[in-house]
Amino acid sequence: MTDAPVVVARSERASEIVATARRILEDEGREALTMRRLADEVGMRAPSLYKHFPAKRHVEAALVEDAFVEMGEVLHRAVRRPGRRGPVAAVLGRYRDLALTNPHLYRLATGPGLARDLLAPGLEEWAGEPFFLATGEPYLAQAMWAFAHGMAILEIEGRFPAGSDLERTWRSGAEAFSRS
Amino acid sequence: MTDAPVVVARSERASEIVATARRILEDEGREALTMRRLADEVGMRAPSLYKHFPAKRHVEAALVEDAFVEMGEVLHRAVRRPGRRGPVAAVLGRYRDLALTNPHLYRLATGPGLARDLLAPGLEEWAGEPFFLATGEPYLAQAMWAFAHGMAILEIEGRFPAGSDLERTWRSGAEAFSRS
DNA sequence: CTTGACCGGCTAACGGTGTTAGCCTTAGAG
DNA sequence: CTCTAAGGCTAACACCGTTAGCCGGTCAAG
Repeated sequence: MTDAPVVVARSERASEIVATARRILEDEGREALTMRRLADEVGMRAPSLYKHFPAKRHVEAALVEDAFVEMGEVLHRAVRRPGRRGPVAAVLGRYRDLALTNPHLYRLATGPGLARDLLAPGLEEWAGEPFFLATGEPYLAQAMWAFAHGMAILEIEGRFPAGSDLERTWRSGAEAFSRS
Repeated sequence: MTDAPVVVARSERASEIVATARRILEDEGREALTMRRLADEVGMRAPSLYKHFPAKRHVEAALVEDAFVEMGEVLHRAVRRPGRRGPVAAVLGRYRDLALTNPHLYRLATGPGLARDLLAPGLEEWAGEPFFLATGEPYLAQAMWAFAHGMAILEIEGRFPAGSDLERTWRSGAEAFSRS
């Protein structure tokens, strides 16, 4: 397992801001995360936030960096100790858990409007590496990644018909990518 | 093939507004589509738009309705005349074309913040029906849909490493879902 | 022919957003 | 002791979706 790319350190106050932002995001979603609201929760006025982050995009990028680090750690662990269902099922299972546990964070990390150029270089690739390790083949790995992301986002957005047995759909996909 | 669900008719002026909105969206993306900008392009002031649509969400919903109708038509045609690569590959190929041809519209139609309750009932399901027709099995169909959406959105957002042979990745997924 | 209603435009304005300019206090280094 | 930088603050800007209220034209009913 490659090491996680280095994420730039944050000052104490900056960490506090990021932690608060994460709480707001996870509790109430992306639209609730405004600079004024965030400042309020931290105990300052909105313009003062700019003493710590040059723009809102940078706060969001910090949140997403944390998300990718956590995701990378979990997935790398899953592929290292896959259990008896095999590495593909293990990675997919963990991926789903992560997305559904923090749906707003997942959406932020994968959705549009994110300034990906602000992320630590190589971070996203490192977090996705377990897909390659699980399949051992780059094209199938990318396809499997797309499947996982598609399932996660469709499930989060509630776009599957009510009553769908998504557990089984995930299994169906896992089999399709295991056999290939 | 089931018939496409009925989409409510639009007045002449409303059609003009929707057409203009679509042009702005496709040319410059979702953020460029503001009520003031849209009104300007149509030749009126922003508040006058509300004589034709009760809110911006309704304009977006109209755009997305059109998108789903077009997508449904294309995909149903693909599954009816699949060609020699088989129905799965045919549907996936068309799906990709549609998404990449109008990426901003695709994002709007599948992204967050869309008021899905404003869409013609059954429209989205009808547009997705070809996935079921291609696989003949509901779980695999959902998995294949997730794969297609994941690929499309990751490709649009530019999240695959530069130089990826995505053609081959699509094929890899099509094979995985054809053999099952 | 007149009257009244509605349709569809307009201006002004409200509360919200991210963000900037500029001021001021405080802590710590030289 | 003085200077500087850090980190707060208020006021304000431009833009956003949206609402209130006015007004001219069209057209049907009396």
